[in-house]
Amino acid sequence: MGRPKSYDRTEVLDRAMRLFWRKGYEGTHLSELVEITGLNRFSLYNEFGGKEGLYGAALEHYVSGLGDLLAILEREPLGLANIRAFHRAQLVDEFQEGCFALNTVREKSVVPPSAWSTVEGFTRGTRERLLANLRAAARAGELPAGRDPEALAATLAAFDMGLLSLRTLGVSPPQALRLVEEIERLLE
Amino acid sequence: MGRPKSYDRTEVLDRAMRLFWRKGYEGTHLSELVEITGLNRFSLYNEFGGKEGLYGAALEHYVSGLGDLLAILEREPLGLANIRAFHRAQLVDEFQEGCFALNTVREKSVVPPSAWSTVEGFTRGTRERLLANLRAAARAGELPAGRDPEALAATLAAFDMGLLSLRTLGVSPPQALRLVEEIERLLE
DNA sequence: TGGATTTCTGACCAATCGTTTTGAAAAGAC
DNA sequence: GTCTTTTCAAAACGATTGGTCAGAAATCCA
Repeated sequence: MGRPKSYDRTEVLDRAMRLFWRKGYEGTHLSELVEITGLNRFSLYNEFGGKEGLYGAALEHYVSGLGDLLAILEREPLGLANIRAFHRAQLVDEFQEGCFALNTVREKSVVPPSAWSTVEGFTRGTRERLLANLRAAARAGELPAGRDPEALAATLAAFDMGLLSLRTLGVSPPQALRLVEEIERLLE
Repeated sequence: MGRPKSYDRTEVLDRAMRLFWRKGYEGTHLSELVEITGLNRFSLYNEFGGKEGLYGAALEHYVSGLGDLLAILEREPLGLANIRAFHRAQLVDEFQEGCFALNTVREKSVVPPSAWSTVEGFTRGTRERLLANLRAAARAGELPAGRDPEALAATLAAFDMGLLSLRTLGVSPPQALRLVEEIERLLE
């Protein structure tokens, strides 16, 4: 009962996410959020609890939106093919301006603490999935002997993070693919 | 003639740099800069031309402070030893909170344009130095046949950028060293 | 149709933002 | 010592910040 909401929560989160993604927490002003989401200040507070709450919700929306990407690392059978597919799936235009979660790392000392733990969970989850695929690859003999899956998983994760930064610096998807092919030599 | 300045420009830049480094451009407020540098608002404007000017100057101060690091890549003879030493020199505590230039990349749309070109120059310079060492290594037969120095240089640069992000996420120097050893398998 | 309930609109809030100004303080020049 | 020049300290600037609130508008239920 009562007056119905005139907005779609997911749509609002999506627009807010894109703005935070591009301009960061401090760099995004409430007036811009009001403008781009079409949501009035009152409802914004009612629904999300202010700028901090909206940032946290937008970040979780971002991370959950990467579910399809992470799902690649859970395809059976686990192994190197998953990792290769995962890398290539990151080369889409969507990440032209970097990664929202990584940007949050940069703003660590400014961002609401809950957002920080969202990022930690996301990065840990990604690394663990990479690791699971590497271990499966090692068991299957896909991986050269003597490789340490833990170090390898962290190394790949570091490369992925750096590649996202390079995208912001103007590296195109085809160029990025060449780097991906290069890093995959570690798996041969 | 006139009243002498009661501050040291380099000292002021150093303190401002550390604050911008940690909190970003938008996240750092003028009142904090005044407090931490000890410089009054008037002199801050007189010397640097405001917040934007101070950010640009602090970033250039940062980059020039990395001169010793980049000099490693210019040691004769050029080759893989330089690259290995360069990677290890990055594992110091100084980069516990990431890299100021890299943070500027993540704040691209908010940061003053002049700062942006400083970052581009720095990253290009680093990549070119890596490339020069890789080419020398290839000529000297240090590098396995069939490797593309250009792609390899960019790949190493991506890894370096990612590793700096991981440091912010709590990866310690010894852990980082293991990743460095792993990435160096690309050079074998 | 007339409450009850909820959202929306738009004005308003104190606080803070980056910036500017003003007058006193500190040095060299004469 | 006085003039000139420059910096310093602090108050004040308008604009904007994130956040709030009272009243109008829109829906459901009776």
